Amino acid sequence: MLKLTRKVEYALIALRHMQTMRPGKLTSAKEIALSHGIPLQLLAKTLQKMAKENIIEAVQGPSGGYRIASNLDQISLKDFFEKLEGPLGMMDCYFDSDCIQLGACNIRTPIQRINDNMRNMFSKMSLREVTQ
Amino acid sequence: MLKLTRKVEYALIALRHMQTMRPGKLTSAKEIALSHGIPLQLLAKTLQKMAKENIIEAVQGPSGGYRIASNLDQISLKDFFEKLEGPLGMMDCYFDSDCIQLGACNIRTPIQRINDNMRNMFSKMSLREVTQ
DNA sequence: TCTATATACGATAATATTAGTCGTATTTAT
DNA sequence: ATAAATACGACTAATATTATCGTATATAGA
Repeated sequence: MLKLTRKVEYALIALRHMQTMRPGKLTSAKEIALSHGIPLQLLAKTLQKMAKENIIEAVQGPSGGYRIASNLDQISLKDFFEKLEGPLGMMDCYFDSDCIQLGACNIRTPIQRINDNMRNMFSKMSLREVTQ
Repeated sequence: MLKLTRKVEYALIALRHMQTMRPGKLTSAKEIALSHGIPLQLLAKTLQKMAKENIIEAVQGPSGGYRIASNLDQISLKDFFEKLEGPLGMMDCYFDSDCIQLGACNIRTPIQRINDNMRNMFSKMSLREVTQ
């Protein structure tokens, strides 16, 4: 419950790895995968997602790779999570709403309170703050 | 990602239901299950767990049932989650520690920061605050 | 004391989610 | 050309969650 997924875990590992590089220098997925013992293909997908979301920049071809493309100060953890995994909510009520409960549901408000607090907290934490 | 489980969802529904009762009056698992269209057996287990954790009180036999047994002001959401589902953490690092990464892991600190913030936030929210 | 109705709980089945793999296409430095 | 890198859809495997089953125990009430 309330655990990060591997996708996010690998993304954080990759960002930390890239942060140790000389600014602007490229790092390949292979290099990160090998040095941290994580599955290349899966890491690659995560890197591609981050590239698509402009968190990092991808350069193709041999001697290509990835590098940090944005100011991590300006990306909140909430945005980061949502970019990687879609809306960050503790219950489905608000996203797909074919809930069986309909009128009988008495916890929409409680759930909303919890969600709001979660989102608020992760909005206030920046990606740099966490990865630095 | 970061979603509550049904166990917690059903627990909240049950607590809300009991809060509408006259104080001290018992409610059966069946009554709650029927009026909210949720699986009886699963709800029963959740109620049993809450009873074991002294959040609610169980009375056996026919005309038995459950009622709120504690001051919900004094139970934090963190305690509530952990009572129902064990330690509340976003990664396994700290609980089972047969992580493959060993020395290569570069995200223990980041994860810890995220966890600390989560735990801190849920420590500050009371169960009453959420269910009232 | 018998019966009906409630909680208690371990074991197992069904389902959903997450994690990981495979195959192939595309880009580009050498 | 070719080798090494990213890009990406489809598929499989593993794991976790959700739900059910079967049975035991407690007890109010006839």
